[in-house]
Amino acid sequence: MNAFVAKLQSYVDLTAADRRALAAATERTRQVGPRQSVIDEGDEPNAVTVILEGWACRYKHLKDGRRQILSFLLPGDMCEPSVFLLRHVAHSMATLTPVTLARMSEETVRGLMNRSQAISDAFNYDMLIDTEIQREWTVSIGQRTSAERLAHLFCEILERLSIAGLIAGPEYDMPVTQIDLADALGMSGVHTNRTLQEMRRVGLVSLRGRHLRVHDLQGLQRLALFNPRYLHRQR
Amino acid sequence: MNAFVAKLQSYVDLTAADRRALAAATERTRQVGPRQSVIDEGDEPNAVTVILEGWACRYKHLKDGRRQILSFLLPGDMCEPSVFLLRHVAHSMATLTPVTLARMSEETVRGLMNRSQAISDAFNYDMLIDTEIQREWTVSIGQRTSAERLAHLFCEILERLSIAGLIAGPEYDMPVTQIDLADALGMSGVHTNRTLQEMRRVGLVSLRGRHLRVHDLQGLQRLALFNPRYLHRQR
DNA sequence: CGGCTCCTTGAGCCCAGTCAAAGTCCGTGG
DNA sequence: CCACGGACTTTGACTGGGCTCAAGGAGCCG
Repeated sequence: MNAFVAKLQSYVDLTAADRRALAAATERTRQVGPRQSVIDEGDEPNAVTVILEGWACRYKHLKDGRRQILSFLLPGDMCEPSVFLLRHVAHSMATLTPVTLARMSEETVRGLMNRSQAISDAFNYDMLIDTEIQREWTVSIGQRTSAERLAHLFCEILERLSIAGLIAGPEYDMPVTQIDLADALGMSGVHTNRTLQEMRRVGLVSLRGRHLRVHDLQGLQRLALFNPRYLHRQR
Repeated sequence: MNAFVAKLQSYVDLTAADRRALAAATERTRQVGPRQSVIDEGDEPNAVTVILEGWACRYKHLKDGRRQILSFLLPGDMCEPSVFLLRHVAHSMATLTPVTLARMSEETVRGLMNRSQAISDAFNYDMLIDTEIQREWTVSIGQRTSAERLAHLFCEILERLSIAGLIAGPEYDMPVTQIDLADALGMSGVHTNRTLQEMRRVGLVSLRGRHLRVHDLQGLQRLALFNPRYLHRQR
């Protein structure tokens, strides 16, 4: 069972047939190297993309070069399940690591949703959580200080990886540069660097060699004003 | 035909029967005064809320009192059509003006979506656009300067009101305080005030007595780096 | 007319941005 | 095995956009 089916299963009760149908729909995979574009702003969306392995991100570029990363996509994540309703997408997507992805055509997605209410619900649930995450990013960037923002992002990803069953302890590979972090959190690279050093100094987390270790989870969550309820972990 | 049906109709082709079903589902309305809470963080969502008249907003409070407004809800806007899948909501909603709203039960929504693929698509389309707006807010708060942010918000709402057929010219009532604006844009009230004055001074817009007048739409859009495509206006 | 709420203004400060240079790490090819 | 180059991280110095605190004005409603 791939990460995608596993995640959907954590949302709702899927029958064995549902799981088989989902697995079949994401059977044909494609390998993409790191730092490759997957979807470009303006593209016509003809398929729903699913990340099976690796990290990717959504982002937007402003004309003058400023970039905002909108979200990190982890194994099991999908783009909007009804994206094919749009004439064009308004943001881009690129890989961060080598990625294994699958694409489901509109026909496939509609077939899955018509066949099974549970699958339909699971897709909608996933979309809801994706939106919740986006809203929490708005809160972070709008209200949280730089240290709180970094802390919150680390907490979010820890929780998401944990929900997906991809990690056990309080550490994970975080395959992004400090500039990526900066562009995700709406701060400068230099300031991101200094804030990370400060968090390291006070013993909250250390991020070295693209690996994040959380030394004081409670302290990190307290600093971040992190409340995991918005991620709607089940059971 | 209420604002809600009108908006959905602008997304997809609805049959007369679809329109009647949607109108019937939003027939029973409720009046809510200005500055009233509609949904509180943690509530169990038992219905889909639709704004028929007036303005409302989504927001989140942090424990220490900081507030981030996540979006403004205009006539015709609805909350997430599949919100009833969640055990609890992670944000609050409150009115800004007197509001007429309708509530559709889970049963009603599922009935509508099962009955008509067009309605189902329209709901999903609306949710997609809601997410697009949220993403653009992330970009604004993360990357745009204070003047650009204000300009972008004014452009967004102008375009949304225009899409909904609620205005003709480049002006509209904007029933929010400067503090509300500040909390929406992640800036302080004082700085919002000064930035508004500067925009007035250079002749872009004037916001007085809760009424916004755009004096130089092109200039405003240029300043905002505004590209309306993310709102997916049809035809 | 009194008392809200909201808007406006001034002064001072600091968080975070920019610019620029140096240091570190790592993969590649000689 | 080492030298080189490129990408990324770290540091220092300086600047400035935007925040806070605080007080005064304006508008509105009972």
